[in-house]
Amino acid sequence: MPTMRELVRAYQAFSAYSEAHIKQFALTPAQFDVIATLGNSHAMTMGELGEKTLITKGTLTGVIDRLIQKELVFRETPSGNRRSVIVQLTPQGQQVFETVFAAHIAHLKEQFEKLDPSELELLNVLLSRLRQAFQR
Amino acid sequence: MPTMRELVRAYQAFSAYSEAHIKQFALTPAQFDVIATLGNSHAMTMGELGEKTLITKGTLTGVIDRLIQKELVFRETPSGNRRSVIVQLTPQGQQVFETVFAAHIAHLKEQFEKLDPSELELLNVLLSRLRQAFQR
DNA sequence: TTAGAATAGATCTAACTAGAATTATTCGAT
DNA sequence: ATCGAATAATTCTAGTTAGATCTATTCTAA
Repeated sequence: MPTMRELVRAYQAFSAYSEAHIKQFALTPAQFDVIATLGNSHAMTMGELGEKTLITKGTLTGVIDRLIQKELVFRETPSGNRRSVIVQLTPQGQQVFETVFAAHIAHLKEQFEKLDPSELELLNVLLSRLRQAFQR
Repeated sequence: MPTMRELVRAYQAFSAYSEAHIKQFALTPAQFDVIATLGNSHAMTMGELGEKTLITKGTLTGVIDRLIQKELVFRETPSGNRRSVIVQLTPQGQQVFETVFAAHIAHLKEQFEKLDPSELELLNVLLSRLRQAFQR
């Protein structure tokens, strides 16, 4: 299965490249995901945030704890439902989002653009088909 | 970057599918990697095993510890060089390899074969090009 | 209206991860 | 021959991961 091997390698190369860049901003991939998700949409509950970032609830609690230590987000209990918790970016967190997010996308784009648009389009279609095969 | 998104999703779907299967044999992905590597080649040092499985030395020590608890591998200090450690499959480990490895490849192949050979070949080439972009 | 079910998050456990520091051994150059 | 560098593995630290269990709160049906 040479294609299987190549899928794994391509993903590993991509994520190594991505993580090395994120690390320069003193963020872990999980922490970056949270900042990017909150920055690109809005404050949300732990459950919502977990769904969007694919981080499970148990893990997310720890990730948020560490982001609070860094003063990039804060927790707030909504008055209507005391079970849930809203996570929000602090002004500092918002600023980190603005600095880091665009820079990171640009950094990734730089490499993707080494392939030409028709190749990327084709790759996109084939990957989507492969994903569908594995999602049943 | 829809292709980036699709790369991540395809890989996630693949590895979720793969991990669910491995788990049925009471092995973690890292443990399976070690068993598969030793079974497909030969007994080797921690360093060699780390290179082949892409598991860093520090992590590998713990993975091997747990495989020893399960009596699937054992450590041996070669007389020539007391710094290094040779890791080998036990007869039990060899048997697990023989049972699990072929079954797992077949399980993965089942899904890959939903795409036709020309698509897989094309996907292989495109992924390889993408990987090369990220490896510089 | 109140007991039990459902929900939301936190906590706990076992495992993996990278990377840095440490220990033991071997090699190499003087 | 020996001292310092290089090598091999382990240990340590901080973080992530999934999944199970626990706690608090809210909802719902009798």
